[in-house]
Amino acid sequence: MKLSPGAEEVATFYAKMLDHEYTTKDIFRKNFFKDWRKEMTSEEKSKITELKKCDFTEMHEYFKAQSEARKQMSKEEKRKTKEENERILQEYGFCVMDNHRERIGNFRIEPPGLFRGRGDHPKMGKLKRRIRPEDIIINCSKDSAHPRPPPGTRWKEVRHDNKVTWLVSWTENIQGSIKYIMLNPSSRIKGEKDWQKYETARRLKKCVERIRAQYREDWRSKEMRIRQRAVALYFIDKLALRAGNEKDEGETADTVGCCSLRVEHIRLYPQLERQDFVVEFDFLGKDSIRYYNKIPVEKRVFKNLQLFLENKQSEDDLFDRLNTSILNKHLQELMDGLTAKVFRTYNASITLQQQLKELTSPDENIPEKILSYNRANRAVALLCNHQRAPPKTFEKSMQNLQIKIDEKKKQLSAAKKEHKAAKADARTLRDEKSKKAVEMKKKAVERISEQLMKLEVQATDREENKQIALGTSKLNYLDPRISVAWCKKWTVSIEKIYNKTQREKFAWAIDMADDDFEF
DNA sequence: CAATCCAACTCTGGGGCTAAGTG
DNA sequence: CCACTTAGCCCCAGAGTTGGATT
Repeated sequence: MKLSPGAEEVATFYAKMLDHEYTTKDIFRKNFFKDWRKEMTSEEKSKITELKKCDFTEMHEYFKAQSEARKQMSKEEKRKTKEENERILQEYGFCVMDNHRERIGNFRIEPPGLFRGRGDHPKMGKLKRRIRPEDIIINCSKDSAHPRPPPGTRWKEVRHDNKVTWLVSWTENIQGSIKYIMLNPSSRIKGEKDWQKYETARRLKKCVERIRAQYREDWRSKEMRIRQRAVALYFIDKLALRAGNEKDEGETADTVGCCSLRVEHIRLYPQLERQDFVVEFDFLGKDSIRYYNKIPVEKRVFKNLQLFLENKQSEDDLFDRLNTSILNKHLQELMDGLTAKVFRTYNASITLQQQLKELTSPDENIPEKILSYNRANRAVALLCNHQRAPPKTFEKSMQNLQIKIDEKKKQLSAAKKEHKAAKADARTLRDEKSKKAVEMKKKAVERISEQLMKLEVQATDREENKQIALGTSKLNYLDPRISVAWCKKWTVSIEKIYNKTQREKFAWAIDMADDDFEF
């Protein structure tokens, strides 16, 4: 069926996703179909009444062929597109802020498509509208030459607000929230903010014992709200839970953080696996990532939790007298700038520092040192519950690595044999030439066993990383100065720990930290 | 025959993207 | 409501590998 341009475009959004699990979900299909119909002409509307009768495979094949063709481009064509992308980056990817040319983070407007909410999102599949010049607010200095709207159109507004950092904003149509174009993490303004964040966490380090003593005291308060606040803070501190703001029901996936935990998210075991007072957590957190943990707690915490649960239904709030703004107000009084998320930053960074101290040993070689670093990083990722879906190719790539290891082992034993033979030769011949041969063979054995060791370390690292994402903590929670200091202390080059982008983001820390930096 | 080169292929790290949090 | 940080997924450039040709 030949579609009108509007309806056709929306259909292609769906056709492109045919391989994706989304298109099997009822909500996704229902939302898509409803929004698709809005784009149809009245003839189309009367003809196309059921999604399950629509066959998108031809469109799907078309796009597959397109991407195949892109892959088959000649070297020359690839070079051309690369050059063109670079030109676009140079023209639109930078701005001048306070006389410095700075890289912009996301300088491309989000294209239209079908909304891909995470988890059980009630709005998945809805049409995400195309953004037009009339939707765009430009924010720049009064005297700056800002980009002009395309001919015949105008911006929604051009304003000059120097109290905010964004350059462009627009309102998206799914949640009605505002989207921004801001600077790259390597920019001065982001770097300073980042530095500040870690300095706040370091100030918490100085008073965290006092705060802990305080909330432990508050577990015995005669006021319910204070007990709830104290138990929640204990969880945030001990388990690095997120604050847990309220969310509008029905508009978003049902996920929770600490303050929004419900009765159904915890179970209490006076005894479990020979431990006393165990709390079992099972809930969906940010991005609908499951948090599952069983931890023994102090008796007082346990008794309090029993009290909070009294006479409640499973869908009732665990902390009914608490929310994030109450908690943060309290924290603000304990320390200037203290909020719930500072605990996550603090606990992540201090854990990295401790783990690095514990795991790094002077007699490790460089690959082993890096394994130790990654293990320290992993401890943090575990604490913060940074998970990932095991890569689709995980099993295969593990197998490949194992094959390499086996081959290397064979190579090694062959090399060892040759070395032995050469030594025997040298004993009988006793000439310079055979002595040299022994040296050569010895070198070969050493080289191969080092290669083997590297492969084995790599396999361990990869296996341990199967379901854990290190990137999030590395980028957002770990004071980079800890890593820089560690590199300097053990003469590991910084490139082994941070790639190019990360080095740009953490330039401030690389400049600043010496080998004796203490978080 | 070893060394070197190079094209073609494979695989993965990193960057882009944008949703979903916090305050 | 607004501005900002935090988050996982996806894709593909480019690094690494292979294998055959050439030196």
